[in-house]
Amino acid sequence: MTRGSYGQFCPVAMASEILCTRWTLVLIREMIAGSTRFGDLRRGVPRMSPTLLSQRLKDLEAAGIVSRLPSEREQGVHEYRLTEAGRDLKPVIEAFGLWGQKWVETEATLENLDVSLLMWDMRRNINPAPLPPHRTVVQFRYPDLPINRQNWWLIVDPEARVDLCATDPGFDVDLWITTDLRTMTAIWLGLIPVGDAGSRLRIDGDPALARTITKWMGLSTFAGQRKLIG
Amino acid sequence: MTRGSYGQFCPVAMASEILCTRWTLVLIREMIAGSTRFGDLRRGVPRMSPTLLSQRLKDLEAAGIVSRLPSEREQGVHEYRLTEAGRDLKPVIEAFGLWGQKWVETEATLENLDVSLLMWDMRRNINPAPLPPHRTVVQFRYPDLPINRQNWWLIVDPEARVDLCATDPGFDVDLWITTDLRTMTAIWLGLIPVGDAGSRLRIDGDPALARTITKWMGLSTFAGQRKLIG
DNA sequence: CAGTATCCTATCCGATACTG
DNA sequence: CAGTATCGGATAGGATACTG
Repeated sequence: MTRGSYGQFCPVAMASEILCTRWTLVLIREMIAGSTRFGDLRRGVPRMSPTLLSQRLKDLEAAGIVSRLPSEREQGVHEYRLTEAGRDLKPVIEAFGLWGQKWVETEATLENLDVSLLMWDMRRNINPAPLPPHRTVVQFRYPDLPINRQNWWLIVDPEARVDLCATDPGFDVDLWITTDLRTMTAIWLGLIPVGDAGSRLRIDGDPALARTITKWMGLSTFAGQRKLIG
Repeated sequence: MTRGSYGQFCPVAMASEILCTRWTLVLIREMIAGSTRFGDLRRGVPRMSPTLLSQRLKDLEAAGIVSRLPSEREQGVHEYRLTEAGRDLKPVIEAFGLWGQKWVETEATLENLDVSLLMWDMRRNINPAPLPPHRTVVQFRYPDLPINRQNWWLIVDPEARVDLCATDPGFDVDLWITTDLRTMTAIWLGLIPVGDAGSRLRIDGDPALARTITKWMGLSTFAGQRKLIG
């Protein structure tokens, strides 16, 4: 019997059998964050191979955590949605996140920089409410990155839909944010307040947008749980 | 790169890297429940090989979750204690337990019967307060089990220390509880109230003890979170 | 885009025996 | 009792290519 059950009736052990396999909690986190399609899930969990992603989704479906439905809009495509049992995992994910934010070495965390993941996360947490009622375009510039990953555009359209582009969409830019990936990630995680980044973060463009940045640029759910770094 | 990091700065991913390996959460649950010595940990996680247990304890020490100290009482023996970071995992364990209790199939859970684990758990949760001020001995009898696992004695001494024996300690017995392992486990998990077990559970002996059984016989932390079974 | 199929190896882990 | 040493096998999962 290799790799069998823990053989314990304890609910912690039973839950661990289902949840504590590689990638599983990260995938569930991504679903709780709102991704429902295979491609979106891949984007949120890019280092997971498609084979394994497919496998895990099947496992989770068998466990009653995910349901797989044909998409209402597109042919031959499915959507993966959390069942009630899946949604009930939110406290589990939150407990992990809080603990991770509090106790995992900052340095270890900041070894995992990933601009695409970061921008994808930021896109999700933009708060359009404080923005003007017309289209707003914010360009992020990371001069320290390879050319094809340096520029990102966040676009909030008048209907408050948020879009992310890695290629110039051609719109006029309202605000430029120029920084390095490590600084931006640390800000996102709540390790550095935007205002404390000093010369590592430059903001140019519309002064009104710049002034309200902390209002519309949402940070990680777990920001603000831990002592700040210098 | 097989089995490397998730490559994500997300605190959930960082925490998962540390916690979501086989046996780890079950081991931590055992430590939170109070076990500190290698032997006690083995008893609480009996299907884990000593090699792997030793390995995991080292991993957890490296992660700052466990500290290994020479025992104050005994030579050449160590105690494994949770650090503050380790104690902070209690909410994580609780979230797992609550979810497991609510969503894992009862039948799956009850396939993992283990009398030694159950009695060890019960021992931990006996509440001596309502018991008389002299030694109390409760004998559990499981006629459905192999002969050498049928009988267990819980002994609460006048100083309120609780002891568990699998061989007759020779004391007069105050109360006999005769049942089958599945029923007793279901009761422990809160799936059946003691009073509803009917003929599957027989109590003999001191009527006062029998009457107050729900007062002194503690159940699983997670009992009472889920709909009962028939 | 949404997945599947195949292959292959690193690594994890279970079993067992052994030592201070 | 408290751990360590060794070994072999299973398997998970990474890489890559492919299909509707």
